[in-house]
Amino acid sequence: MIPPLRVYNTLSRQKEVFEPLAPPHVGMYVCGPTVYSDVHLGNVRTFLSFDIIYRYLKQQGYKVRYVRNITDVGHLLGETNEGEDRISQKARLENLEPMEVVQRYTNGFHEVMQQFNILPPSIEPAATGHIVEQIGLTQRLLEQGLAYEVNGSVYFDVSKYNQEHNYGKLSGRNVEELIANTRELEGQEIKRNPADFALWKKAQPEHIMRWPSPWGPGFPGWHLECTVMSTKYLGERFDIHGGGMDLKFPHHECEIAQSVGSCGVDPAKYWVHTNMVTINGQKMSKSLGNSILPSQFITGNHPLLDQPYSPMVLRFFMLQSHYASTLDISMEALQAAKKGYLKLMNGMRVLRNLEYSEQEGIEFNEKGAQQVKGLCDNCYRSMNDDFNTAQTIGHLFNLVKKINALQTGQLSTAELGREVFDQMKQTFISFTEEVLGLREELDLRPENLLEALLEVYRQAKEQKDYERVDQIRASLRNSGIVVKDMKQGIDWAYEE
RNA sequence: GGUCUCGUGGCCGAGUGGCUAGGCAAGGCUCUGCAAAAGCCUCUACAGCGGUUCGAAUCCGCUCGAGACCUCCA
Repeated sequence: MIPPLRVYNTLSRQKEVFEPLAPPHVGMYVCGPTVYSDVHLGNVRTFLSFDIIYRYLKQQGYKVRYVRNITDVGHLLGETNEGEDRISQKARLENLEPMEVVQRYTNGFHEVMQQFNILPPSIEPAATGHIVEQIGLTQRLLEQGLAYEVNGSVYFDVSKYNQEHNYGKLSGRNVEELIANTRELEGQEIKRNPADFALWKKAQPEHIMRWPSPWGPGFPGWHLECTVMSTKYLGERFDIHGGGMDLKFPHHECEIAQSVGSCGVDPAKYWVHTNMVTINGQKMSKSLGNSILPSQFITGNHPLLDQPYSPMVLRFFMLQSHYASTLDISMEALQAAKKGYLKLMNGMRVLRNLEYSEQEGIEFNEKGAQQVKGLCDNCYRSMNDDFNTAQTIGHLFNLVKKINALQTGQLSTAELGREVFDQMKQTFISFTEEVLGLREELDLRPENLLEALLEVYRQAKEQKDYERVDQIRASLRNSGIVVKDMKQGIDWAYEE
């Protein structure tokens, strides 16, 4: 009835039926952030997209091991050989120990993930925790003759690799073209070929982050960590490897080359790439300086924002488009998303309180029941079609209409029948909360509610409605709160 | 310059060779002490030009436009 889950695989450039290598287990590796600065909304979208995949696979009964790394070394800045490591640079600029930089932004990243209700991965390994393995992999590639050492640095020999394998198959380019189109850059002479990439870099004397190695003190190249950590925790071959589109080349291409080169195995069966968040039609990126931070959305404190937007509104907003499409931010779209999100949450609240009941004179309506059942099935259908959250949300809204009609009595549960009613309730809640990860974020400050209640108390007192006064006191006492009715005014305190 | 993606109604955004996406906005109706909520209905589409087809927004070609990657970026 419902077609099987299909996933768009960048390798084949088409949707493929999802068949794990060793069901019910699924191994998924996602390239995490480089923790040298705050994550912006574009970063969040990627991790949100994989959060959805993770959640849906789990809902489908798979046992998922989800590995998402933290890049805390090796990510070079600039184009030249002498380019500085991002973490190092930040540490120097802020006068911090590199690991302080790493810790600060890792904490910040985790906080944002939590705000957006993005589940933590099963394993979150850091590059600096796997230096030994990275040196090991570099050695193996040297032994295979696929790498060469120059002056304390080790490079991957792309053209050598390409003699037997296909460097560029993921991102769809060929090595000759790559070489022909590479600009001449300062400091690249020591590489045999401009397309070669660093496995291990010699640390300059002033470089703070350094580890001993067979080639002298240095630090690992960026691409190495993902190969090492995915292999270590998921095996040489695993199911899904993901990341942002902008990592396709060179990062993921290099990963494939490292894996195939060292152990002869293509690391991932399915490559999944998420698209970019744009603002005014242009990619949001740290280097372009047009990024908006989650904290700025939440406070509304940014020149481009007209008002604050909460994490759940943003989560909903992002889920209203497909992960492989670019998503443009505009105030109109955000406001529409805000209302839509609230509509969905209202539906959820109504549904939670709905119970099935037979009613005199109301008959089962086969057609209506089938329609609701169809909407439920459609949720699975849409998610099975390459995790199409946008379409799923559309179906949920159709269900909201039914839910609201049930609440106002325009529709009766008896018309749906118990089976369909239960299915609707189960499906709606499961998809909204578990799969889409949307939750209410009602900010009912206890203080505000108490104030309102004490105001009623005040008025009751004035009107000498002592029955009501006692009632309010009693109900507050149930919550561990006593009313302090003093000459100076009315206040409350925790009951001691 | 090379490679690739995209161009859907007032806005956002799915989608498929023929069957209502959905949200927001606008208009109308029902319900309602008032108001709100809710339900129902309506409106404006598939960049342009050709081609394939019984039929294309969906496939192919060209044109125009936008973007991404090719160098760090999720």
